[in-house]
Amino acid sequence: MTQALRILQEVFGYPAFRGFQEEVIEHVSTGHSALVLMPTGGGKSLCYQIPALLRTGVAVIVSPLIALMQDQVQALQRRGLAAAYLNSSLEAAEAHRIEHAFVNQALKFLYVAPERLVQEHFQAMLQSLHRAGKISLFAIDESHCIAEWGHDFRPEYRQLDVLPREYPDIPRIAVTATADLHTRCDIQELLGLKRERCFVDSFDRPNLHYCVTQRTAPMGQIMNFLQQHPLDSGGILYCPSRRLVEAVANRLHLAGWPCLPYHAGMGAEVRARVQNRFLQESGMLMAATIAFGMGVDKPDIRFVVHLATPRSLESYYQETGRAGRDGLPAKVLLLHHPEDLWVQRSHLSEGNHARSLETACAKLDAVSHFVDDSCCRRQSLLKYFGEERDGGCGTCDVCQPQYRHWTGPSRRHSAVSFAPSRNRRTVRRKGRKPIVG
DNA sequence: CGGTATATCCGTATGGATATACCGGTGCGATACT
Repeated sequence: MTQALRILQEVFGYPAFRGFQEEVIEHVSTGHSALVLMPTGGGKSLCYQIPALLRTGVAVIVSPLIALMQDQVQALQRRGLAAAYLNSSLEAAEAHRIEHAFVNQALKFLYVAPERLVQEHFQAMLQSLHRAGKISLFAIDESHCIAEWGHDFRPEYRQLDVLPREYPDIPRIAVTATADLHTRCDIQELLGLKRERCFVDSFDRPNLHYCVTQRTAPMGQIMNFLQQHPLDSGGILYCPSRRLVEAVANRLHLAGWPCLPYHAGMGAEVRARVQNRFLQESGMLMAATIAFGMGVDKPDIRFVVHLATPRSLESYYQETGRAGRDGLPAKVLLLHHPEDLWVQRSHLSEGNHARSLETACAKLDAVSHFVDDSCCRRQSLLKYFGEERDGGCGTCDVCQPQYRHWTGPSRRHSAVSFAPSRNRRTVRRKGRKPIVG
């Protein structure tokens, strides 16, 4: 029995490796770098956690969210492993204690955000550990953030090129569940992985049933969908703006559906409470912006509805991917409207670099093609991620036209306006309700 | 792909013409404050 397998069984409690986990672990443990694409729930974390245990020193894991760091560290600590995170949620004294443990090699795992990693103070600690030969590896979790966020939203992601530059001998492993060819290239370039191995699992989620349909009367369509599809454990409604999250949650609430709103304007405490309710209670609907989702691991979400066209097939894949993690059938519905795409396009030109602008446009074009195409949705989606497959899937609205009845017969008008909000300030000043009910 | 509010201009009281900005969503960490 290999040492990796023993760790898998004795420390993590799994009987056997899945997919190419073992191959990745072997590759990284022997000091090589890699990009790993594996669907959610495929056991990505083990691909760097086991090598970290097999190698000397401490593993530094770059993670995008404090909540993710907390989950992962908690899970490792429960298994008796020396894991910690450094971030702004810690009190000064606690942060000091962890820094001390880190530089004295009393940790096996340290989780940080990219913003922390590139700080001078943190780099100084890393350099001293590096000189002592005590960094086991760098793992970049959710590494698609390099491409998705690095160009405008969280620029420190672009500074992760410090890893191949300053620590070229330390293995780097970038993992993600979602990356199109362009994103992969971007990650590989920044992290110096161009000549390293790339492990790619299939992106197919066979238990997800797809339907794309025109948004004609959104609230009516949603209500029809809800009536036809018992909530069971829970469902997510992705809305394009905070305003619509509130509007949709209110409307559904008034109509007797247990629907919670979630967006980043809500304040940390409320958000945590709402998220916990959704995760723990059964039969809750969540109306949310894209703020909701990363790290949300509820296995039995039975459907994900998009009330507007997303800005890329990557986001769409990621957001719909939150349904049906238990492997049982789940439905994903996209209410598409051509206007959505030009709204997206009009938001682009501001402040983006030419190259990322071009990329963003290409991604929008791919979405546009996906919604208009008369090809099997699954085939179309998989093709976007570089997977060719023959024949229809049998579980999308193209293969099964009756899926279009998910939203029932269309009604004439919706009380919730989906037009982009223009000058909300003015609307408020005039005393008109921002939410039409 | 368009509509609204605000700023500026004119030139000296008032308001009309014209230009411009704005219109989406994600979080980290540091700082300034109660």
